[in-house]
Amino acid sequence: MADVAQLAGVSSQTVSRVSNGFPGVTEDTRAQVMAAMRELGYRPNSAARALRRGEFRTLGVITFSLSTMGNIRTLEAIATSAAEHGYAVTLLPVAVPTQDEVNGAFSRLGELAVDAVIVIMEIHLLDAATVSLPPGVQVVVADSDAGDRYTVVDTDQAGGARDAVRHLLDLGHDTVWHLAGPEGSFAAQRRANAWRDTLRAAGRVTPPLVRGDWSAESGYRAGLRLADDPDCTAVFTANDQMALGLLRALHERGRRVPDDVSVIGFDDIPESASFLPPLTTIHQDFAEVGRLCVEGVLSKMREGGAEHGTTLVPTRLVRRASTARRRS
Amino acid sequence: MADVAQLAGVSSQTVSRVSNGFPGVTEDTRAQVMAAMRELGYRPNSAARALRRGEFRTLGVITFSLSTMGNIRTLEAIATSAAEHGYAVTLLPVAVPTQDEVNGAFSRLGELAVDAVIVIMEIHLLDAATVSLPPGVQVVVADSDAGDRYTVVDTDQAGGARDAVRHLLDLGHDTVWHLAGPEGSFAAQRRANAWRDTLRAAGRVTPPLVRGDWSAESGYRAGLRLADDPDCTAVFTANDQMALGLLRALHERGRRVPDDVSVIGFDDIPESASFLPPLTTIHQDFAEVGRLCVEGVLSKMREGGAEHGTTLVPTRLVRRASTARRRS
DNA sequence: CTCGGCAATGTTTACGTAAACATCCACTGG
DNA sequence: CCAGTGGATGTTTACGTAAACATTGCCGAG
Repeated sequence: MADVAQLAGVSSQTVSRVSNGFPGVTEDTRAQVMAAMRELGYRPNSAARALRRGEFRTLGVITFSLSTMGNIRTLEAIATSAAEHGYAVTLLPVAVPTQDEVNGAFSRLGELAVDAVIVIMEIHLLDAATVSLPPGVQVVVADSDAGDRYTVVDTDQAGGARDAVRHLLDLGHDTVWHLAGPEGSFAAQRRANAWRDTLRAAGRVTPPLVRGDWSAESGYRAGLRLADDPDCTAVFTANDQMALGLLRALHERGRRVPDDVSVIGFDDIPESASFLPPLTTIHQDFAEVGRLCVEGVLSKMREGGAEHGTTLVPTRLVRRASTARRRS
Repeated sequence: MADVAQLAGVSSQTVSRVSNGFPGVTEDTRAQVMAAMRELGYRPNSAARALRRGEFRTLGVITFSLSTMGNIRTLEAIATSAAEHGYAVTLLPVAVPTQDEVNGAFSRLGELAVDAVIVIMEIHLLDAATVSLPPGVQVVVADSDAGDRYTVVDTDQAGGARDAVRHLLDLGHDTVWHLAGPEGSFAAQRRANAWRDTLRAAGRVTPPLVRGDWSAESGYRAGLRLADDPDCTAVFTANDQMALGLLRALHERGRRVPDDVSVIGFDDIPESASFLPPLTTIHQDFAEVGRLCVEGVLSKMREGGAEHGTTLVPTRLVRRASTARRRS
């Protein structure tokens, strides 16, 4: 910076003003400084900048393995949205979802070059970890369920699940089976709860819940069991991958979709339109979730907001060929 | 830091030594300092650290949309591997893959808190962008083809494509059709080239190349055309998503897989084992690619290496139910 | 003409850390 | 018993920036 100042014949402070776009600099001097910067290939040093300003212009994102489509899309949206606000995004991967690992990630946070944090993960492990959060670091949690402890942005999972179940009931099915996600997942839990509540509200019997682990393979295994039950004419799977496995199992067992069994998924991954048959599913707007996470955390930083709440992003039913009126 | 020093009754330098795990500090003083740090909730300021040390312990990852599975897995592996080396990972999303955007990302890089860069993207746009790279920032490119201009880590795409084609030829098919990725993609290009070369080396006729855009939907459209050609008994698709769409099209047109047509994909995404039928495909070890990217860039930083080269990660044929001996 | 006021620019300083150098002290070998 | 040695710790300084304050010079009102 000093070199630039010298070359431009001004003080370093003026260089700083130019580099930050401050007013109160003549057009002439500004041009001079710009020229000098270009000539010397000057780049502001972000470490010094951060030190001086006390902020990094960086958001940290804590996430487990990026294996689920939802997390990935959310992350992508966060990165894009953060960039629009002039913020960079730093990834803080938590290898193993154990309490220790989460605590570790949270405490490492303190010495990380990060102004605020967005957490994309099931909240279970967060409960005990809250203590070690460095003060002054705002947090927003995506895809979770702890509105009273954290600021949360999430898709309206309950609403989506309700729509899915109602869609099948409207098609004349007596009841709807549910292939749920793993027990540890809050998202799975909320979808399962909404499924149960909706059936109950409609006065239908609730079939036993079948559990998978989000993977297509687990959907396949569950499907093999469901295929043998002639009463099962409609299945709501907690994500599209499991629906894929389910479709394969039903096909292998000679149960036609949607003629014999209707299947509805959750997520609307791009591939689901090409399943056999194309999958009716609940679309989630992850881009919106990511955007809201960033804006939420930035506004919390500005206003130092301490109050928590939950923002829900609506879902949308995407009707394709895997669901049909019951024929029996 | 000064507060900690005072509380522990030592100098700030000693605190620094403890906080960095340097030798030459008595066990007693170390314990004292640690206690003081804990009591005051001291966290080293990474901005000051970076300023003093001249490095950020952070890797930048430039990437287009995280829409392809490969990029995501690579990114994940990079994040994990970087964490193991004590490095954080900052995401630099490039929204639109235009030359301007890429140039912009590269020049923004200079003022970003990043010691080195890993680029995950098609190399086309990199060529003209190289100029604006700040000096001293090492670059490794994943999934690309510019071994002479950059250090590259990639899966052995040519080898994988060759294995795929040979597998189908070994099953007795006269020739193999290819559903390629988009024209702009180097990965697509290399797979297509290897397909052509392998056919030629085996003395087979080369059917016209069919182009998709990686999406399942494009695979479906291509499949509708291929299904009508009775000569087409074996298809090598450049990724698994397009294979999914292809399978649907073939199914709709009454062409059985693998009885009438054998299909082999590329990537081995988790879902491919649950396709109808389960997809034979070429497995890529993205985790290894990510790991090698990180280690490559770190070693270049240490040694200031200027020489470029390409590291290839081998692929593996995963045989499932979508390929079979030709019956005609 | 003179002085207040304001816009443009310069000077000083502090941000938190760690390298380089300085100091202190206990112990060893001659 | 003393110089020498080396380990433990303290002191000084600089990293690059931007806030706070100081200075300059110009303009217009009185």
